[in-house]
Amino acid sequence: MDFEASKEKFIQTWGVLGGSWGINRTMAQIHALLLVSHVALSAEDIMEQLQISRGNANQNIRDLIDWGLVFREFKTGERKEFFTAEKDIWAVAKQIVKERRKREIEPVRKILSELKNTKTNKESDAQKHFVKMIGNIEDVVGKMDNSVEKLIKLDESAIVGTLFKIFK
Amino acid sequence: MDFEASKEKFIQTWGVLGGSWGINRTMAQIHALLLVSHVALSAEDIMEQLQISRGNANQNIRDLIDWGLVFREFKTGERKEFFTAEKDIWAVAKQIVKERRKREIEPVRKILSELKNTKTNKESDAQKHFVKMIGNIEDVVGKMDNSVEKLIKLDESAIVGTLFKIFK
DNA sequence: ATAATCTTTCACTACATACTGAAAGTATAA
DNA sequence: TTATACTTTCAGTATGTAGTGAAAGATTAT
Repeated sequence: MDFEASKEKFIQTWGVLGGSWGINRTMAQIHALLLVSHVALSAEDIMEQLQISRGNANQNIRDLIDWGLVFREFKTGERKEFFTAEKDIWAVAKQIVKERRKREIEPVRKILSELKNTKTNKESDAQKHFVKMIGNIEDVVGKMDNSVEKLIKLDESAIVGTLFKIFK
Repeated sequence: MDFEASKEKFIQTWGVLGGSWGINRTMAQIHALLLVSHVALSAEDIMEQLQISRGNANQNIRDLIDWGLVFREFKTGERKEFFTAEKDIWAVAKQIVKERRKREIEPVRKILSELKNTKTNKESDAQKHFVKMIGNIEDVVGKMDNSVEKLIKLDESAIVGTLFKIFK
């Protein structure tokens, strides 16, 4: 496989993976393109290389910036913006986990905690079971969430060290 | 909030969460309904309680069985099938991770490894950068995948113990 | 055999989400 | 201040995924 074909394949693969990780396909493709590019690219460059519209490029670049995965750059003498990707893959993974925790886990924990206030009939098997299940789920989700919270606070070398220690 | 309202809310919440975890909404709702039900339910029960069609119920129940999250049950004297959910939440989490690893991570690792065979021009900065990036990504993805693999081999008490040890 | 009960399939439809491109908005240069 | 270079917005459109319901398939009872 030659360079161009490999690059193309990588972009497509990263796109598919992103799709199943809460990052949409185009967003992940732009990120992939920037990851393997050794220089910053403009919106035009991205539109051309990925064959996407201006609106699409603009929206997804801004989403990537929101997620903390892409940064704006300016070149002296150039009017337009250029973009580069976060290239530390651990940082990328951490960032994604962090965002998803905020967007998904936190609201669920909030609701689970509300559900504990359900007025129940202590005589009903169905209701006793419900209360027990909600308790279990809250407990497990809470433990996972706490671990994740601590994990994303570690820096790269600490993550690798921690994973190594646990799973040696 | 009364019992019925709480149950409804839990099903909806679990459905939304599932949607962002590679499990579709209805699938997650059926799972939620079975989780909080203290008795096994039939397809009819599920259709009625979630207000969904027969085809939809059937398809998603079978997907849940494929994922190892729901089990078939038979009652003597009853012709139809009944269904129960895996109620150990750690087992549920492990099962989801296991499936997604198989469906998503493995194919990506395969492609990354292929991409290392890219014929490159050693003079080109762009190509040198590409090779380095692919190497980094493969390395990080590999380390994460290995950790995940080991995690899903642990049983419940070991998972809790491990998480506790790491993140105390 | 055939009737009754239940499960599975599948062509069609509905719905949510992503993408387009032209127009409006903004900032710098002449 | 007008022109130029760029960025953002948004209404309309396309696309993919999920859901429907009727019909076909299977299994057990009569």
